[in-house]
Amino acid sequence: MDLTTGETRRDRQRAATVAEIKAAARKLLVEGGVSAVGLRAVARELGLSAPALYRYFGSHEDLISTLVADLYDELTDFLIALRDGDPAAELGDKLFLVAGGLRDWALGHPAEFGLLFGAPVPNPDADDHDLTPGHQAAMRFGAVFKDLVAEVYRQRPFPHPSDEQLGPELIAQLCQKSDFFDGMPPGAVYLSLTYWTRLYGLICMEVFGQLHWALTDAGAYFQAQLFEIGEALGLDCPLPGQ
Amino acid sequence: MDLTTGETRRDRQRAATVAEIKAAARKLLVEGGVSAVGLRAVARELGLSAPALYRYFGSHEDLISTLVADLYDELTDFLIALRDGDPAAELGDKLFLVAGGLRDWALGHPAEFGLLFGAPVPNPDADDHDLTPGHQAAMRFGAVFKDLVAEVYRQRPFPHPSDEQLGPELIAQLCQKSDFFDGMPPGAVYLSLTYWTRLYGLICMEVFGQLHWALTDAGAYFQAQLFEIGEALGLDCPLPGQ
DNA sequence: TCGCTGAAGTGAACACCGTTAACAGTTAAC
DNA sequence: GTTAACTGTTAACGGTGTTCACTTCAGCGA
Repeated sequence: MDLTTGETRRDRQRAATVAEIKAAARKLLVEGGVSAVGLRAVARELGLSAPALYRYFGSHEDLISTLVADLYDELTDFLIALRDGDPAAELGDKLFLVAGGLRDWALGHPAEFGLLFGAPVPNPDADDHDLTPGHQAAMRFGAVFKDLVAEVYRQRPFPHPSDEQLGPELIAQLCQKSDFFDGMPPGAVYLSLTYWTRLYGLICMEVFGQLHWALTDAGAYFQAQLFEIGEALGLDCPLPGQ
Repeated sequence: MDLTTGETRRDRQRAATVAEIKAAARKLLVEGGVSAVGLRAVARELGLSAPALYRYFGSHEDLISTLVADLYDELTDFLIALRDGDPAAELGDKLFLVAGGLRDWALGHPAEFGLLFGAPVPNPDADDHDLTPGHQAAMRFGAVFKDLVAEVYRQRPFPHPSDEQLGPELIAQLCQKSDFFDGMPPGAVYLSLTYWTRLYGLICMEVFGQLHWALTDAGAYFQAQLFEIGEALGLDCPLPGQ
């Protein structure tokens, strides 16, 4: 049965068990935060003993890492679906759509967002060119925004700071990333970076409750900030007051 | 001896021990991150049994919380000293000075910064009007920036978005905080919030290594961003290119 | 100065954690 | 059909935060 693929019955069961483990880990993550997803708790969730999980994951950190990678992929797919949902939409609108989508996902999945973007252990290891699946997934996620901004610039180059305004040191660093940004000039790379920096900081602060002291509902503030950023990218924006 | 205060010899020794515990906790925090500051490790550091610490702190979480409060106070004092260091300095320059000071402190004390500003457990408790020492210390910290911006505005009101630009919903929320911001109009409160949001996000991203993929040394980028923010606050800024 | 009180510190113990080792049963492969 | 690999078990080790019963001793009032 199913001789087309080389996978045996055991392989299928194994894949199913791995999926079950991931699902249980995620359930615990959602219910109790990162600290709640422990090896014994996951095992308990599917009626296994803790050491059994070592047949599927090398360690507890391994489990968390693949969970991180999966969540990045899920978030990326969600954003891509949002971007490609209406092929006729303006590129600028897509930038707003995806930014709002990231915020919505973060607010709807605070525990997952906290695992992905919460303080990731200040690791002072110098040569940390992580090629871990998690890192790769994170790059794929970041590329959604990078590609979008680059495409916006290609379609209608937005005005950007001059080299003199930014200073030689910063320009040198930005030039190094120019090819990564489809050959955009350093000033445009700077604005792209600003877009990402502000968006990221904004969402982190809201999700992590760092804005509660000032705003009861940060939605309107988020829209206004997005409007500002879009303006900097030369986009004609939707009215901030809804 | 020392009858002026009501403190007995035992009280003094107790206070000394508490200070010793805090110092050991901080040392472990700096050396090994948050996870390294455990009850047994702290006790070991000063030749004590782990249960002995319960004479001084109600729990492990208690220890961490007071450590957080202490660090907030230390950071706040550092920023205040920076602000009041040159009484003849321009208010705008102080804003840059304090912002840069926060970044310097964060880069110089990554472990402490991570403990203070790292993802603080998405706590969905509704009425979480925390009056814990840590929360109060955090407010005192935030007040440094708030007061500075408010003073800048009082001295030379900066142009700010109009009510129509921000929309009624956001304006309503900002008006609620108007008295907290020394009676500043909502548009000015909005700009103050922007200043804080961008600064915070920027520093967090740099310290937590979220900028490594784009910039080898985020210092120049930080200066450029600070320049932008200062421009929005109507300040004549130092040249970004040093 | 004596005696009491309460604080400080101890070791043993509990329940939990991640992890390893030795072992048993089932399944796939030759 | 035999063998090897895979999947699961229990027992155990060292680690954690925490509680409890117990000792010791400094400091205070009488």
